[in-house]
Amino acid sequence: MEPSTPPRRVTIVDVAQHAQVSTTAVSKVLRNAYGASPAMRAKVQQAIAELGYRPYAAARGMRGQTYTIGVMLPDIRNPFFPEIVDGLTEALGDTPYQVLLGPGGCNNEQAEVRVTEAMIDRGMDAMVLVAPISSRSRLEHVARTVPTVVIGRHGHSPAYDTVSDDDLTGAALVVDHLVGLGHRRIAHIEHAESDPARLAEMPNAIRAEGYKQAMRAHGLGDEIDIVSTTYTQEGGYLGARQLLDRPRRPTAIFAGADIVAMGVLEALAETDLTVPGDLSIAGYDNTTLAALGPVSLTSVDQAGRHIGAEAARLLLDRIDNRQRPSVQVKLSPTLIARRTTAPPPS
Amino acid sequence: MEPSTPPRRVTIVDVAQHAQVSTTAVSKVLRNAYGASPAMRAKVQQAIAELGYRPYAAARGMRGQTYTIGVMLPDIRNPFFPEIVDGLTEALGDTPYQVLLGPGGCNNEQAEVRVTEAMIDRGMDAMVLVAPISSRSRLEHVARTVPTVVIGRHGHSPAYDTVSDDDLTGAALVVDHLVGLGHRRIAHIEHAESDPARLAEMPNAIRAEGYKQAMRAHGLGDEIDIVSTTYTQEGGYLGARQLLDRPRRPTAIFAGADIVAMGVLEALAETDLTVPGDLSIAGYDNTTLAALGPVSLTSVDQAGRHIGAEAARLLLDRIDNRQRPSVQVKLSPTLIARRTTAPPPS
DNA sequence: GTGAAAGCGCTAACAA
DNA sequence: TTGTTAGCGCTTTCAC
Repeated sequence: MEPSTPPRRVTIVDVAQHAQVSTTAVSKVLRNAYGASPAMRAKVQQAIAELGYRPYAAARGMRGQTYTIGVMLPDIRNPFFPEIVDGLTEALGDTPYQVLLGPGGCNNEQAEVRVTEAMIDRGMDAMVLVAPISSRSRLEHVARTVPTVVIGRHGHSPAYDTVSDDDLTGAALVVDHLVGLGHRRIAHIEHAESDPARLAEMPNAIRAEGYKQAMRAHGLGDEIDIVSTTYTQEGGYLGARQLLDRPRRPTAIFAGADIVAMGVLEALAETDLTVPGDLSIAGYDNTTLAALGPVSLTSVDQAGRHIGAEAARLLLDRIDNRQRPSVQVKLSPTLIARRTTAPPPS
Repeated sequence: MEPSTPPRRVTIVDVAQHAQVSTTAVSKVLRNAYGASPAMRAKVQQAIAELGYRPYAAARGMRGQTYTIGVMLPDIRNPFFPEIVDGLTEALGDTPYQVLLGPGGCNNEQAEVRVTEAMIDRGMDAMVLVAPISSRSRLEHVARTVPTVVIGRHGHSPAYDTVSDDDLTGAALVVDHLVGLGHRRIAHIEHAESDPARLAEMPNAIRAEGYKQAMRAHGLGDEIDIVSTTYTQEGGYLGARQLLDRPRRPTAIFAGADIVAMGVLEALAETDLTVPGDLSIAGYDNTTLAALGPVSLTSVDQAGRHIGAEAARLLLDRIDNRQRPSVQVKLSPTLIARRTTAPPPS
């Protein structure tokens, strides 16, 4: 067939010739920059349209911007992330910026470094790091190189902006809900975090802390019961098995993430216990999983779209003003009660 | 803080000076190109390491390659896609190529064009289009510009390579399985496709065709019962409602995608019917959804990792040899039987 | 095997 | 307001 010669790309020079103006003029029109009369603009726009010209981002990147925003997703499988990406792309829809996603290996710090470096090498104008596990100094390194917004991680830095949900409140919402239903023996499955530096910043740790605080607030300090596994389906399964073996079984389990709740449900499917009759289950993130008919999991909604939109706003702002002080946006989660929570067995 | 001056990037000139060689030499080492002695290589490698040099992709792109592979995902929410991406990144792990994902709007042809154009503008060395809905001429346009592999779409073109599963066989696997269990009244929920050009190429259409062929092969041509909705949870819900209203209710439903099966299960949850006691359900794609404990859906596995790995192989090959004839890889799906299928009620 | 020099397509600094 | 010119960091001839 005809893949003979990939026809030479139309360049800014072609447009300039066609419109009988200088390349500078074309460049100015492209960037909506100062110094081009309406008449000139019109001429250039027309030439661009007629020739089907599209600026070559690599060349633009050599001098100015690439108009590309890099989003590092540590785990594309996490059903919470698409919401954030949607919010981002939607908010950037009217701008010339394009979002590209970098797949970081799941829970793999090495992979995270690889992807962020690769994105910096590719001249991203700004970066969004979604729930990164990298050390803070690593994040600051990225942020020093390119405007950066960190999503879903507590702990500030003057180097980057952050957008996160108030996980302390979110955990309290779950406990309040369960206590309101009459539960007292409410257990929690958390993601084990050994690194003390990370401990204070990762959402999982904050959720566990929120759970403890809320339990105490309800006078249930003695009932605090935490199992440490991981934020995976298997972690939920193993955690549930442990909890079910307790002499005094809990009447409700607050899983730190929806995917963990899935594992809990799986473990329960192997027993005679019913949900929510014998045991109430709540998750966190309100992922699409939770909304599935056969699952119908009570969960905490983080308003991912909103998070993404906020990140976009901060990004554009920071691109314009690299030196401004860093901003921390904290959003409020809401509880979505579904069919996995009910009053405890009497 | 110190975001005062993002320190100037180390360039190839710095490396050349440090190693006391020419920039050409450094470039050759970077690309493993011919014309650099082992001694020279060693010197340059050391300088690169000492200075922490990283090549700037935009600059490379101006003359040569950007070492970036663009993957267009029409719907990041589809839990089948991460498998493909994993297969791709894994297969490319030993190469200098980096995978970047472009989020195409769900089922939105306009968005698909936007993302692919954006990726071409950004100098991708090759593109992977996952289950694109764009017209064939559009795909060929992309492929003429940059080496392209199309995944999950039947129909060849000399312009691009394809990797897909044999959906005809996959559908037959489901029917065979259900017939083997004793079912005769097996219904199918398909994704409605109006565009006749697309009809022959989209997997959904092929699955429906495979269902029909398999039914006839079992002498069940008269039992063929297809409901046309969409490959969404809602589509499954509505499709199931229609099927449950039939005077002769089917004893099994073959949903064209896992997400459709979720909708079916949701519809059933509103009735007294049990799964699989009264009704067997099968999906397609063997997504993570299907494997979830509380779901445990019988499904067809497409070996996404394998698909991604094949795509990577074809891509690298095509980058080396732009003119070679196009290749079509077809993989065989397998059936994963779980707890939503059983013999029909007697 | 090695390096000098040209230039990829664009933007920024400057001059007109 | 407009155009001229000098690079950005790399790869690619093409001499040596």
